[in-house]
Amino acid sequence: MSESRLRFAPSPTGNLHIGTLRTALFNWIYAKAIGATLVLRIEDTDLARSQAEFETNIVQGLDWLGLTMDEGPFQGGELGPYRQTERNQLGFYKAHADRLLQLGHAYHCFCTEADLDQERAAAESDKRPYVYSGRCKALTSSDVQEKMAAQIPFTVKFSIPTGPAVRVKDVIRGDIDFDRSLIGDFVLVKSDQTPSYNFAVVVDDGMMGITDVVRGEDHISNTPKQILLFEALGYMVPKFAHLPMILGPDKSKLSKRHGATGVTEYQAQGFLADALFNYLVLLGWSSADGKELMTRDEIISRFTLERVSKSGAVFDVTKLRWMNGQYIRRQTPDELLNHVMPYLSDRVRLALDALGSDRFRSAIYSIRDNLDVLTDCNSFLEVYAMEPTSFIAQVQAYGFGETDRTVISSFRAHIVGVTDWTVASIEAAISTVVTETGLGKGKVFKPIRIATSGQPSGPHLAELIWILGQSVVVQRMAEVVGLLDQKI
RNA sequence: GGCCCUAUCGUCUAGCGGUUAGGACACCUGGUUUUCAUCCAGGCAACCGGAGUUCGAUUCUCCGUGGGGCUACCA
Repeated sequence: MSESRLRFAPSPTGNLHIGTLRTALFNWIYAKAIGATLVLRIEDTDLARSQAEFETNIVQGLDWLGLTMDEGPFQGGELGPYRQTERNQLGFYKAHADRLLQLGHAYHCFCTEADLDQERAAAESDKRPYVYSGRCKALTSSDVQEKMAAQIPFTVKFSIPTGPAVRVKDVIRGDIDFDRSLIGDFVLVKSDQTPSYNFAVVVDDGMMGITDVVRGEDHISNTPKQILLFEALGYMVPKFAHLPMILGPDKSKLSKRHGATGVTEYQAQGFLADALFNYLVLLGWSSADGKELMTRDEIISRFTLERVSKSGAVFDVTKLRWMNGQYIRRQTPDELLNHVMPYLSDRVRLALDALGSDRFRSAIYSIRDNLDVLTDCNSFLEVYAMEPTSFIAQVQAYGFGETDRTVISSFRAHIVGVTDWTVASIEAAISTVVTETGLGKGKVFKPIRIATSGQPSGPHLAELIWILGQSVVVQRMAEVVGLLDQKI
């Protein structure tokens, strides 16, 4: 039994994003791979930007992908609550801040934004790197009392202890050293008395017993600050693994301006959760045996952080679409039916309903090779939903020749007489037409396809005819023959 | 600007001193198929540059260059 504990800690300041989802995915897979407990923690300390609806969107997205959490705001757990605003109300951060204050690792800072801007500007004009001067550290306790009595807004800042470079031991990247003189005292508690990100993260990871932190590369430079805090607070420092970024086509960090980045959008476009899952794990990780199409279990059993790559990966929708098509083709008829159902237009849905449930399912299964995304289903299902008038128009638009006429009358004669309406007997009828007319297959199939479905391409012909149904086909053949007779 | 990460086909990647630098997507060609698609076969295509280390560097080191991230009382 492993004691490992991982966490996924999104902030509800926007809808679930592909990049965030990928972090969740890697945490989930790694947790499964090592038998760790996975915690969902909502980092909503940014009161201005956090919204409940975003939290809902995130949770639903995780749920869609099947990224189950072991502990979290909805599943509960011993070490909750799992929202930082709630934890703040319980005074967790205050208690930790007080402790640091007492230990002399933190101090009250009354600098205003203008003060800080001035320091920054001065540093810039001197061409030296900006770090907060730490001037408020010099304040005596009576100074502090005085200012607090005067209601001057303040923050609590962490006093960076002196010492050698801070070493981040990254599982993926190796050791990274940071010069602590460049870090500068930073805010622990904001003037509204809510914790800053770096503080809340450490308090929570410490309290929740997090042993492994797997997150995006954009957090590397936060890590030394957090390590110092873990140490000051007396918590065990977790292991760190920083995942490479997911990039847009222009290679910059994937963001809204790259178009569809919301997980909900991919769902709406008809991507399968399993396909997205599979595609995403391949962005920054590869299996040792080179296998790409893998089930979740296959991924979990092959997964190691050592095989995570270090450089950013461009999100390539084309390959995602291909992979989605692969997953679609592996579905059983019933699975495909269930997945396609929500994407059917009312018109197509109605037309298919008229076929009965058996042929409904077959109709959908018949177009599986054409689908990359589920939203494409309606256009391919159009053959089954053609209106009588547009059918006639299609037939008329096709210039039937003399041999076509022969083929159609022959086919009509055979199809009328079919007593057991099966794909096999339809195929037999078509072969009979081929031998009877002495024409090549191409000369036979094409006119039959047009005359039965009104379209030059579509599903396998006999299957298509079977799904259309004998009465419809017979009726259409009569219509087509009638049309051809008129022409002459 | 400072700090940090990073660098193999267009894209995702394998490689962990000696390989004809492999695979996947995309693309091109051919085959199968009644058509589109699927499927199968083949093809095109890459080690950022310069110094080192070494008998030998895609691989190790350093310096450039490119790309990215962070530099907030955002997370």
